[in-house]
Amino acid sequence: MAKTTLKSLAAVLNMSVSTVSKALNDSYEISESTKQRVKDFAKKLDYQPNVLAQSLKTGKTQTIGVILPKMTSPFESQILEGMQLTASALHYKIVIMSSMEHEETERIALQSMVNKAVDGLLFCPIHERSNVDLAKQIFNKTPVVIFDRTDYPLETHKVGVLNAEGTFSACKHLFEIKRKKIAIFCGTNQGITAKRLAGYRQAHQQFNLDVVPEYIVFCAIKSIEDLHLQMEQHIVRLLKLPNPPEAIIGASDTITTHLLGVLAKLEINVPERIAVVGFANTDLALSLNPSLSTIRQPTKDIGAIAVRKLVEVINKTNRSQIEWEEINLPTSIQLRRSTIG
Amino acid sequence: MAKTTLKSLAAVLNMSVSTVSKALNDSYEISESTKQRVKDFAKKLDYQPNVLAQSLKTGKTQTIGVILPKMTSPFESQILEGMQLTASALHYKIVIMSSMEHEETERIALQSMVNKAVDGLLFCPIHERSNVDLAKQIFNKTPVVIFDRTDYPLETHKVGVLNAEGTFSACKHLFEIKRKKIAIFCGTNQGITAKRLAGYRQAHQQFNLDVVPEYIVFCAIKSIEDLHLQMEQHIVRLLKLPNPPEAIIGASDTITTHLLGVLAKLEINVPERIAVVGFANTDLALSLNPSLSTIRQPTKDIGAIAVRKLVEVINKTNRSQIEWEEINLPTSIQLRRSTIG
DNA sequence: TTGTAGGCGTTATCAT
DNA sequence: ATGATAACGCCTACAA
Repeated sequence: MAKTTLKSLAAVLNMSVSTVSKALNDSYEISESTKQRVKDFAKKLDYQPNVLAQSLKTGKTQTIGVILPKMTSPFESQILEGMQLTASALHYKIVIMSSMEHEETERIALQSMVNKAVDGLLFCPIHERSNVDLAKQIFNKTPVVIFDRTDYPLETHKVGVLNAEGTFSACKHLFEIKRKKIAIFCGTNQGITAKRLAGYRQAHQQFNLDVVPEYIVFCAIKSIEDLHLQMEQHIVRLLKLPNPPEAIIGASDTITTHLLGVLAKLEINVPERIAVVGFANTDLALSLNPSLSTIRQPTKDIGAIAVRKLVEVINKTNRSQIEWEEINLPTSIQLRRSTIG
Repeated sequence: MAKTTLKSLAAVLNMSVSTVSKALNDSYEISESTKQRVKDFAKKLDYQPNVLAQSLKTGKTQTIGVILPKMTSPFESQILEGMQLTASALHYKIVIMSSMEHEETERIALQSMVNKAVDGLLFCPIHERSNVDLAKQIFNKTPVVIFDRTDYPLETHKVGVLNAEGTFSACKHLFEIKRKKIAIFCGTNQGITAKRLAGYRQAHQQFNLDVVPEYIVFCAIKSIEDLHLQMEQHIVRLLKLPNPPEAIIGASDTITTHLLGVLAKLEINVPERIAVVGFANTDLALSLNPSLSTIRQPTKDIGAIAVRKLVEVINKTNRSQIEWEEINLPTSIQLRRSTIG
């Protein structure tokens, strides 16, 4: 089953390679009759153009690469969905590589994206200092747009959300329902965490409330089991304080959703004893125990806008004087039983 | 910032292209000193081989393509993780394309995978008749392994799970805790659903219990909202039966997890009134309402084995006489409060 | 040890 | 309207 190429097609048809190529590409300089003949044969012999050769020649791959740290939560899946939808509308394909929160894996992924395998790159770095030099090198040759973790030292378009605003609204809501003592459970993702913490502080300031240092908790997410353990210990510790918190904000998707499991295990009533709200894009919020109040990120939009901005750059002939934008989309808050009983 | 190529490197170094190429590839026919000089310059000028050209020449891309219907649930993410881990151990990269449960998108994805853009393909079709002809064409030129939805008319390696066994154990467990009246909520994915239903029937037969036709429910999953609605109606209907069921088995991840939300909304006590168990690979089982008994699929293994079998085929020079295997891995059942109170 | 030349499968320019 | 030819960037016999 030798593969059909332009050459073999040309041989069978007794025509030159260039004629066949033009015919298949509907060139105006080819007669309808030959076009038809060529296309018929192409179909019959199952001709598939070799994209590698095509891209090598044209310098375009019509492919966008996506590198992101993980795709284990709905947050990432939803972003990817948004990207794919928009990309295919713009006639681009999407190829995805996960860095698995692992710097070396990320390096390999970035490497493989350079090399003109893609026309542009959508990149969510594992943290703000990972593979910066490599990213800059790539950026010299290939358009890059950073998404989600926008705290990354690369001067280009960035698409994320208003993180501080998210925690701010959560605090505001909790204050309004008379929960003034709010703990916050953070992951270690520095830039984003910092902003979400900032929103937490701002809210306290605005409502003239002191921030209790003990209420700010950091968890390293190595494994789910380990995370459960850490959170359990923190919760136990917090509840022993003279002034135990009446609410917990989860500063990341993973933390927020698993928080409920830990509280359930400790038999702590939510929201009676501890109200819970946090960043979470799961559509399982209704099935959770109890139904979970969430700060939602506009994931589809993040994906869509990231693609659009990237394609914009790809199509720009004069990349040198683009004004790089940082686009931060608003979050929304959905109240359910975990805060309002 | 003109890109460095072998040619430009050679020019700078006053050497021939082939010498530079060989030096960079550590050919034995090049002296250490020139190798060093070449590599130094390559690094200095930030030389990145053009993978397109490389692959075009060698016919190998060291890349495996993955096409799957969606990646919105942990089930898929976990499979992808398993694939990536194994692939990178075998020096392959993974590129992922989602068909989004959409036949046309799947076609495009398949098309783009043909064309020698990948050395092999891991394919989970959206259903058992989607793009079969195209898949066969591809299969003629590129190794393909089917995973998860193994009910697909392509003679090749297939990796999935023992679906019937999963529902069988679930029924058995429910029977043992004296829940003999079991409804089953199925998605529309035909092959897998059929097998899971078969397991349900087998269990009934083995325990000398009749299958009640009304207990077998099909839901089309168009959107989460719609699914909730459908399930709600079915549950209401079932509970009005003279012999209402005492348990529900969810025959797919989505159905199982969302089932809890619907039951919660209807204020039906789980497990007191209705016990729930079903296929689900979420690690949120503990945070659910109540904690969810699950039939777990060995997702990492599915991914790992699929990659291994595929690479096996890729490396086979004589593909014509491979004995195709269907590998079905056992599921495991994890009991939590949704069945045992 | 190094260089020359051909080709991978396309597309594009320029003749015919 | 069709064909010859070069080029994309790389690898690899084969020559020197």
